[in-house]
Amino acid sequence: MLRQVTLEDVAQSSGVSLATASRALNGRPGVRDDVRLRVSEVSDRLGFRPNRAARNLASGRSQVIGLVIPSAELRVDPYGASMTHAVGRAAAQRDHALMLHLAVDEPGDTVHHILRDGLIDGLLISTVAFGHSWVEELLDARLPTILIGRHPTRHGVGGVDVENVESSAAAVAHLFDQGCRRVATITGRLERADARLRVEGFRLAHRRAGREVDESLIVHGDFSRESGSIAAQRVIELGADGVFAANDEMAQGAMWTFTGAGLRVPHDMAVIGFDGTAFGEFMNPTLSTVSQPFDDIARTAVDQLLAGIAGRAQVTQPILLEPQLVIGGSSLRVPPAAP
Amino acid sequence: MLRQVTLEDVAQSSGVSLATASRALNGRPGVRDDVRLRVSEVSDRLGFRPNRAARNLASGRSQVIGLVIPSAELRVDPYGASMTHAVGRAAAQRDHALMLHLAVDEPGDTVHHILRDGLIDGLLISTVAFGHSWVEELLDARLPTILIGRHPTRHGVGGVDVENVESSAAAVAHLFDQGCRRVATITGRLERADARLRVEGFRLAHRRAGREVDESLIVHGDFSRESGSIAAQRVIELGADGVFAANDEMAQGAMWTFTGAGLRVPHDMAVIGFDGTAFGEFMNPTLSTVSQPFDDIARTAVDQLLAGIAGRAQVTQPILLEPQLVIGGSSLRVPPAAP
DNA sequence: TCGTAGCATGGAAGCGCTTCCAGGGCAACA
DNA sequence: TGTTGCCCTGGAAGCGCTTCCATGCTACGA
Repeated sequence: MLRQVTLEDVAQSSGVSLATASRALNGRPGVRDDVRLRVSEVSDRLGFRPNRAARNLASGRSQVIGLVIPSAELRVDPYGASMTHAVGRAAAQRDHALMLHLAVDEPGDTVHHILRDGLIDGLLISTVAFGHSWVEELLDARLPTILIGRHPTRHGVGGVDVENVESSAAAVAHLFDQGCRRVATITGRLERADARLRVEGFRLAHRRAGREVDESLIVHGDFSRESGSIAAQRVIELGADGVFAANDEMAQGAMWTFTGAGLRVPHDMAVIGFDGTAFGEFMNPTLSTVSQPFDDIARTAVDQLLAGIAGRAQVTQPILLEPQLVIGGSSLRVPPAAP
Repeated sequence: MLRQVTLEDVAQSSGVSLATASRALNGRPGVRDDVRLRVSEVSDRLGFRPNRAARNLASGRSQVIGLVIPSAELRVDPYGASMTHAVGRAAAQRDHALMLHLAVDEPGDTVHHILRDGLIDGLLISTVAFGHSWVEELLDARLPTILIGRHPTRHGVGGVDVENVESSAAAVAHLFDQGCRRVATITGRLERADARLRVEGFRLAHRRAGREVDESLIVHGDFSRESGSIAAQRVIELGADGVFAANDEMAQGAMWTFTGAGLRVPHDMAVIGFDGTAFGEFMNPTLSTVSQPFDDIARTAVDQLLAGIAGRAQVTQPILLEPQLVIGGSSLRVPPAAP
């Protein structure tokens, strides 16, 4: 361990008391500027590193936040990885460390671990975890919590989410713009709020365009690539010429099926996904998608959580952030007009 | 917070001292069995949850281990996600929490964060991080550390790795068995030891089969899907009819290119990858691969690390684990003989 | 000149746990 | 019965930090 210099060393070398040294280094008021400067110089010179455990014990704060994410999701869905990445960075920027809680499906155990350690100041729970029973237990615990994504039933818990309806509608409208006459959608697991809202956007786009929604064009998937691939078969049978998938994974699975069936993307079948995970960029053609602002979401969520931890007012309505329509080759039939 | 019951409460309710209660609950010797039982019952009844910060401060142990993984990798490469998942589970099984350190490319900062907090007992560093300068700094810090994957230059640091040479050779031999006459390989970044070892396996298989290695068939990639896709073009030009990619990502990128070029996989071009990340299963045809034993690797690494933390002897040679050849449709030309 | 407010500072009490050390009780032995 | 030694137990000292509270000092107005 690199730990040897304590606050006491700093205090002695600076010729001040422990209390003053602590105040000086933590930016608390009531320390003369020259003293503060001196202490901070000595601290740097000695290479002082406060011991988090001690600070935690004394102050009741650990400067660590937890992220709950089902481990299976982390492994197979790039959404989880992207979000973890973004949250990690956002936390680091706020000088907080990130503790990862891979929610395994052993209810008592997980919650037990998370709460027991008393090591985290607050918790972020990812949308993909909703539906698991232990989420309820966590929400009942008196620990500052922010949801990433919307919980289907719990209201009044602070959260951050992406705007789903309008952005989905924009994606579908884009397919209309590209000349699609019959657009299908592949949904996610409808227990999840985001999946439902994206279907709503699909309907909205039709209404706005004055088109009838053919209910049979709403094909059910479960967010997995495999389900997208299977659903795509049905989309072909239905004679659609464009499809909006509720996430990129399913879009990719669908494209696979389309290509395998000899359809040309985008000419025979235009495809657009949702999420904007990095994978779409490496596809051929590149995948059009509704790109989530992962960094914004993570930063907002972390800030909200820190506010809650500090006891400051916390919104209870989910904060909605705007995703961005990213057009790739999978949906672009009409070349953009030359300037 | 759910924290209210302290060890003192437990001690009082059990009619023993703090010291005895602590010993009883921690399984330390020198406590009569009936006392130990009583204390543990009271503890359960009261719902006692030890405060980790206090324990950490008093004992110098936090029961938290860190995992360093470049955040970019976590986002784009399923290997990182798979490993994170496996390590998280392994740590949980050993009653340790996992702190995620997303190594950003700001050297001082990252190291600073990791060491400063004094919150972790030890560190696992993922192979994908090698090559970053701060890895050196970390290795110089006196913190128990285990490498996952082999470091190209540092020896004497404990580590766990997959056996690369023989398993790669087996993969290439499998392609020979399937009737491939001209097998290429797409390499990873050769700064990384695993990339080099996999090439070595490629050569070994040729030697064993009594075949000459055509050096031009060693095509360079960088582990990314994109590079695999580009390299595949070259593989086609070289007239190969089989290819061993150093990871699944590149294999996938390559298959994309092959399919796009009208080649049938596996008949015109047999493909096998390395890693066994979950993605291959959803591919069509499913991807043959050398599957890493993620769970074994993680468990071994965690155990090694805990041994090091406890001051017990630690191996300094990397422990090698055997991967498993998983044959999918991307390389299987000859149907297995009927029983 | 004195009184007082206000700021800077230091002393000291914890935060909840582990662990060293001393002591008491008991069994086994002389 | 006295002694030795072992086992179990409790007291108490920290681990390194934050923070309450008291104190001393300066500067200002009366």
